[in-house]
Amino acid sequence: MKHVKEVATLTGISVRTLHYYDQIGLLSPETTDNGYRVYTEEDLEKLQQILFYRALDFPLKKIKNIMDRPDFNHLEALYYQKECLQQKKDRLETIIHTIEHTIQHTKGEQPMTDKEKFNGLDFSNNHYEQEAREKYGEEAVNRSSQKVNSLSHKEKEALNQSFRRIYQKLATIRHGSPASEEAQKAIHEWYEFLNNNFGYHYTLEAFRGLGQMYVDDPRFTKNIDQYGEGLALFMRDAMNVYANRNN
Amino acid sequence: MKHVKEVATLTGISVRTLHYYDQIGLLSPETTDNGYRVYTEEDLEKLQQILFYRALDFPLKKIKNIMDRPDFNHLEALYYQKECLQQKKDRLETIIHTIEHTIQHTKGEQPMTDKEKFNGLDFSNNHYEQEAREKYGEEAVNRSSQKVNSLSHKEKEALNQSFRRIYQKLATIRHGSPASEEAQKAIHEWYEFLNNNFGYHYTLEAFRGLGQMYVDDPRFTKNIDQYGEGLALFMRDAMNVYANRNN
DNA sequence: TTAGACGGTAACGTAACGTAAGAGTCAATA
DNA sequence: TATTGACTCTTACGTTACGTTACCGTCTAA
Repeated sequence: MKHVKEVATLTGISVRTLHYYDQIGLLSPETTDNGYRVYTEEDLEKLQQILFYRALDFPLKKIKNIMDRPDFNHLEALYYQKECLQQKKDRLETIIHTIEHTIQHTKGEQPMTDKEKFNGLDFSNNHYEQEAREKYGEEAVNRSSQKVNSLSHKEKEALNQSFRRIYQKLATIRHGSPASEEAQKAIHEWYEFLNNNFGYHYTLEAFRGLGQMYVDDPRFTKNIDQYGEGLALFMRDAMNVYANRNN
Repeated sequence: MKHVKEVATLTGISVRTLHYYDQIGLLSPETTDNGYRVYTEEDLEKLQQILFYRALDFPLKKIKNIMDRPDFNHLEALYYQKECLQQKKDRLETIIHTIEHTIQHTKGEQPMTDKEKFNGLDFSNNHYEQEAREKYGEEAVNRSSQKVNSLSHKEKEALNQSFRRIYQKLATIRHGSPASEEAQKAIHEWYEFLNNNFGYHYTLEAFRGLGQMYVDDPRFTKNIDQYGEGLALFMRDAMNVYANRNN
């Protein structure tokens, strides 16, 4: 049971920050009768998690979302964080290389294109990719892939067929309106399919987010558009409408 | 000669950011008759520098201060930035270790103290480094940079030449004794130069402190040793002797 | 000549705290 | 017992580095 100051000096963050985290409900310790905050071991653990995420430049809101989820798993998170930090380290390495290259270039020893001059400095790329994934259900995706891996070959085949069937149906109608009855029926099927087969229930908001990811994450876009160009966009719109209507 | 959008896509930063950097005077390109910003190769180079500093989480004001200095040297900066990025990488490494340790601990395989739980997460480290610098000489530097900014390009050039001349002279004799007549004469020139050109009078004690900073602050060390390895150390000793003798 | 891509400024919004200000609490000490 | 100093609280305004929106001018290709 530690008071704010103690926690602050232990962790190197400010008292104000602890207050703030309490205020936004990110880390709300119990209080004693006199109103003083007291942090348990568990709170410290949670704070550690928060700081790991913050080291990855996650916005606090997202941290809160992640940690508020009922299926949040401490150990999983640690592994995930470690991997992300490795990636961040790699990015720094890239920047360092760019600097070295620039030094050579400045000394006149090496040519350098404009593009090369900004290698690794692009924040948006890496950021969005990770954010989109985490925000919109990476955990669900991970979980689902685990589940899928435990199936037999036959069962996998059946699942794949269902996937294809739904995608193909959507592809055939993708030039129409995403709000049409036809489209909404197909999307409903999609929603049911996801909820029934991967041990995870998508809320309508998560479903909407998933659709957004199809457009945001180029990997998903590419994947989906194999069934028909523009399908990812169409699905996002249709899923959006679906989420609105059934709300 | 590139327009904003082109620069934005090239570097991965937003148009708004470029506007903002112009607004605060951090990166102000020329404009055409219709008011459009056009970025030269030189501007791109400067932007690259800015992004390197930003990768180190330097606040923009400080970046501006650094780059506005009359003795700002592109190459020196690159070396410095590289070193800092290495340090940042090391800090990430420390955090990764902490996570690994925590994983062991969570699995019950290892004990872990509270302090260990927050290893590497302390931001203040980086802070101190920068703060120290402010304490020593940034004030004087600020004052000087204001003065310097009011000079013409030619005058700035002359100033830079003087800088280089003195440094080079000291570099040639840096293997001798810092108390030699030759060394003391050069240091005297240095002392006069500083006092005459930056609207700020160094007391002998401040001058001695300045010398110490050359050794204490890796930034200055790096900067100075560019003219010859060990020059910073030599200058500190010589400045120390100078302060003692003229006291 | 008109649409669409791109340019500009102005102005308000946001995130994550920093920084007082004013007041209560607690433990040690005079 | 009174005081002091370190600590606590809440409230509230300030700051940085942009994002976002609105509204308008410019340029180029069809």
